[in-house]
Amino acid sequence: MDTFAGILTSVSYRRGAIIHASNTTCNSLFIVKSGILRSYYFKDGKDITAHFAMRYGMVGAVDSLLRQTKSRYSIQALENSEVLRMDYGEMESFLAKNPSLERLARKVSQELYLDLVERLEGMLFLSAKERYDHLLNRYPQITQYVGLGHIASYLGITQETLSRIRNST
Amino acid sequence: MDTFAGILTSVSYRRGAIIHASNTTCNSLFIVKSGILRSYYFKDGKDITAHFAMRYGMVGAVDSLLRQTKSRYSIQALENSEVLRMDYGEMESFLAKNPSLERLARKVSQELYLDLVERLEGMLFLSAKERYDHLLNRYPQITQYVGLGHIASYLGITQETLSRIRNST
DNA sequence: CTGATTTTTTGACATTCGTCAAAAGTAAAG
DNA sequence: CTTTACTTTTGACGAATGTCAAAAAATCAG
Repeated sequence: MDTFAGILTSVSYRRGAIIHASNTTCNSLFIVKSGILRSYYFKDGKDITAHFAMRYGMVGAVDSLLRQTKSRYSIQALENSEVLRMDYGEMESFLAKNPSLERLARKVSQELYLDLVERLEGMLFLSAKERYDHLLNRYPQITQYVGLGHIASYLGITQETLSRIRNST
Repeated sequence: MDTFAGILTSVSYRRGAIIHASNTTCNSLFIVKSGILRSYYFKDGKDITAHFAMRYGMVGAVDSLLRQTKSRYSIQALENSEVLRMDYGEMESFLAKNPSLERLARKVSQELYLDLVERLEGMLFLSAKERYDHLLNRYPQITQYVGLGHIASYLGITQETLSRIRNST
């Protein structure tokens, strides 16, 4: 964090604020200091949450960042949030000037990859309830801040199913 | 490929050969010149295919490579295959000597990430049949070389379901 | 507070896919 | 060939989750 301090900007967002709107290129990566952000997109008219980020978590419009295209994703603050913004272009030139940090950047990218592998395996082997329990385990307070619908779409189930899961304990 | 030629070794494997056995650390990354490899693991006693790699594709025991732990994954040749092996330790020191290549390595890692995002979305939104059609679309000849069971576990469905999907066109 | 809006819950029913068991088909070994 | 092992198909049934509709509960604005 300190190493990258020079290219990090502090920003505050209000609950509900749209930090990045889909269909535009997004050059920033966001690191959450406090609050909650989510990235989401629309699939057949439905709002699908792709990712949640809480304290020390990162979010970005991955497709746009990595391929420099317009993004399918939007990013939104679900609570009032303190966020560090890193411009991806600045990051690239910062890394170019400090090649020793490239290794770190790669390691981060690889860790994110392994996280995704885990999420994919969850989809392959776990029931809706088990996936929900895992999520609660990882983010115990998530239900206090995030609506049922957002959680359900993240887990790949309907709101109704999640409601039933929750009330059958 | 040429850039890394110095640390790539050509190897041949016979159909059915186990290239890497699970529960051991795997220091190699494999790039397929011809043939097919798969990585797989056991989940509740069932053989689950995690990944297929055909021409120019890569496989590795990702968990072991990236975290230097014993791997859950095994790697197997499904056909006689010509493979390039890259030792991960050599790769790391090669990159350390040629920091300008770190950027490339990071880009590769990021592309693999986006591939996984796509696969995850498949699990979230596509029916078993749609996932099968996507796979066929990407690897039209896969059915000629890979057994039904391996394909089914890769898609996250049972062999029986895949058999029905296939015979209902 | 109070009415309006949004979110969550509940119900009835449909669909997809899994499970278990057995039959049919294919490949491998003697 | 022919026997044996493995792979794929088929059938009957059940479980998990989706869909649509409406009721209940919570939240928000005035």
